[in-house]
Amino acid sequence: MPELPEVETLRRELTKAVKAKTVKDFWTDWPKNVKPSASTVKTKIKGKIILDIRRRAKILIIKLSGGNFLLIHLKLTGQLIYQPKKLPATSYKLIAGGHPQKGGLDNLPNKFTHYIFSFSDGAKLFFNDLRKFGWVKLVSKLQADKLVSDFGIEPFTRDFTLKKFTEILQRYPNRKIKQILLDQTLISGLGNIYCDESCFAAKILPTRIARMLKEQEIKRLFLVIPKILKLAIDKKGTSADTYVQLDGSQGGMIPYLKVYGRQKQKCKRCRGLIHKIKLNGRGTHFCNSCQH
DNA sequence: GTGTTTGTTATCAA
DNA sequence: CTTGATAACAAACA
Repeated sequence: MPELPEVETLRRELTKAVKAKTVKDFWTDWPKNVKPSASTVKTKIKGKIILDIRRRAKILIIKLSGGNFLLIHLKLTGQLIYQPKKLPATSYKLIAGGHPQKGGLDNLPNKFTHYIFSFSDGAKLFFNDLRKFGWVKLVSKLQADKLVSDFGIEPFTRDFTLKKFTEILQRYPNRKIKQILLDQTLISGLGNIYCDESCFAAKILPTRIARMLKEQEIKRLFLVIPKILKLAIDKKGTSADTYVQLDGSQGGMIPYLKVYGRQKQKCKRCRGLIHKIKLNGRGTHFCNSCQH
């Protein structure tokens, strides 16, 4: 699922692909998740130039000429796939049955394509979403600024300090550590994969209560979070589910995952067994031999 | 037909 | 105010 590294990978690729391009049109067959409305978005982004693309937490913020911002959230199963130039008309037939994981440029749009942005040079950006939880929003600068301030600390900014990280844990002393890491209003960008991976790297069980963590453990966790996210960005993200890069290819992070999706396998660090449990309704992976 | 998968928000309970 | 539990959203897969 798209978390910080996946969204950041897409942001970088998207910047290279569409910055300075002019939006020609917008299409959707799922207007429910387009705000304020599909027709408003269509009308208001036509002819606008992509000035910049930023990211806040797991949201892409596309700055358009004219002062508005286009926000995209991929939620669980969203894909953004970019097609540089026009293919023969026959390639645009709606093709049913293609598994979204297969991605690819040659069979788009497919049955999971719910939004298409087209550009004046003929390029297209496909937003596919198997579960249809993802959304598109057009907002003013004021609304975009509010969104930015509503989220917690970004792990790659100066704001992410050991002091602030410690304060967060102290503010919610009775929460399990994973629950704090997952809370986007406290720390932004971590989802299920990188929470579990961060806890493993810090040798801390995700079930630990925040107030019980020792100073050294908090520090280990603090240091390991940006490290893991950086590695995941270097590898262009984790394609565990439907996530693919902007060109439709898979991310390369899976071989570097230590616990996520490795239940019943041997721990890469201590040869213990990786367990999977439910924690606050989430699948949670850990090694109970070397995480404490 | 059932359980599983998960980001986010809403709602209700203690 | 904190926390936990549950549902909702939607759809595929085993």
